[in-house]
Amino acid sequence: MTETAPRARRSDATRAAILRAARERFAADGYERATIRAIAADARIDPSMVMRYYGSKEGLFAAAAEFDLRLPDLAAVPPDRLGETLVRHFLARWEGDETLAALLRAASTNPGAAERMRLLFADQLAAAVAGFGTDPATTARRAGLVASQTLGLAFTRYIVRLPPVVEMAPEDLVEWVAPTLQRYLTGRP
Amino acid sequence: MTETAPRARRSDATRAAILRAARERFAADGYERATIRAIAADARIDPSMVMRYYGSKEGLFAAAAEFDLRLPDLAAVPPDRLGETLVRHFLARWEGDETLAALLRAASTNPGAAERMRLLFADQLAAAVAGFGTDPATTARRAGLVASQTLGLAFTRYIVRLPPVVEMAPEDLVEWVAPTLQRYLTGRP
DNA sequence: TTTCGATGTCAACGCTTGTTGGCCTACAGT
DNA sequence: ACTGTAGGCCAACAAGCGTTGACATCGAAA
Repeated sequence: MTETAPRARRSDATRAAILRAARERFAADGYERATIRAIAADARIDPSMVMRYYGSKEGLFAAAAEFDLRLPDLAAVPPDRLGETLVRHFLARWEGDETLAALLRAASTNPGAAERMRLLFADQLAAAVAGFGTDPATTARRAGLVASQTLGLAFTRYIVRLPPVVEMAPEDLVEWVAPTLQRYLTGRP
Repeated sequence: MTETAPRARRSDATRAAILRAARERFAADGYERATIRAIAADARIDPSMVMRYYGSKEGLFAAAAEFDLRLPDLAAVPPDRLGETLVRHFLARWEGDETLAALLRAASTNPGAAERMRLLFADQLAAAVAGFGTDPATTARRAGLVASQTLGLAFTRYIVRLPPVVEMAPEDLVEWVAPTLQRYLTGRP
């Protein structure tokens, strides 16, 4: 049989440097202000290399915005701590990886990024919500409500940077927001 | 005394057409993709007129993003219906005027627009929250939490357009989101 | 009727953008 | 030692951008 994992190419370091610089720029500046030239400069290579490895700016963004929410299995969480678990997880995920911030910023202006955001929350979040056994007829709606509060928190804290939201400690945020998600997940209309 | 209200200029119709087109474009495309040329074409005038009347693209945006939330006096609202009142008001305001959508989209990528968003919520929302007599030490934080849910709702419904959030009827949204805001406003940590 | 400022058009500027193709260089296989 | 190929750089392209200044036209005041 042929080797399934292609052996490391000499250019892998460059590819990774480009991707890292791209995520930083997309997260800080959004899709249109993050120029290929600036990204290439950050990665200390020529702009044409970006084209060679990722085809186009859109291709680069698609690669840079690849993301897995790594949501925990909600069926294994005590039913009354679903909200708390989710907020904690999201906060940790946002703070530790700027990919989500890049995606969020870009989703405001770039149709492709918005589509990606929809897929991310439709596939991963809705799937996780469906996983703990609620009425299938309401899961999509519950997931949407959770998304509205979650993305709103990210938007005000990491994008617009509203001072009171930025200054709140993660634990305080958990305390306030967890009951909201809990009700969206398990409450009745 | 001199006349305080300058009499209508002949160009007022043009100015208004530019502003209307600008709001549409900024709301639909964001700051950088909304070009002066496209706005001028929508308003059926020459791009140079935009410069003459608004100085620069930034000046045009500043004029187009002028906005008053028109928040009601919360002191006159029954204390147990604060959340409901706010959601209803916000939904009506979002749906009726695309200025807020323009500001929201632009705030993701344009630093000036983000600053404007901060001012809007610091001045108008925090002021309204302070107006119904809560502990002054917690008003900023409560307003921030309200902003996180409110902007998150707007972001998912009007910008990213997550299907489940788009499809929910305003009344259903009120029913779900009102208790959240109510707790952020009057609940204890 | 003349005049003059306000209103509007036209063509061009300098700059930045994504993208392309040619060329040089280094290294792995023979 | 030779050669082919992958990695990398350079210079340039066409297109689009915000912005500018010169010129035409209209409408009201003199």
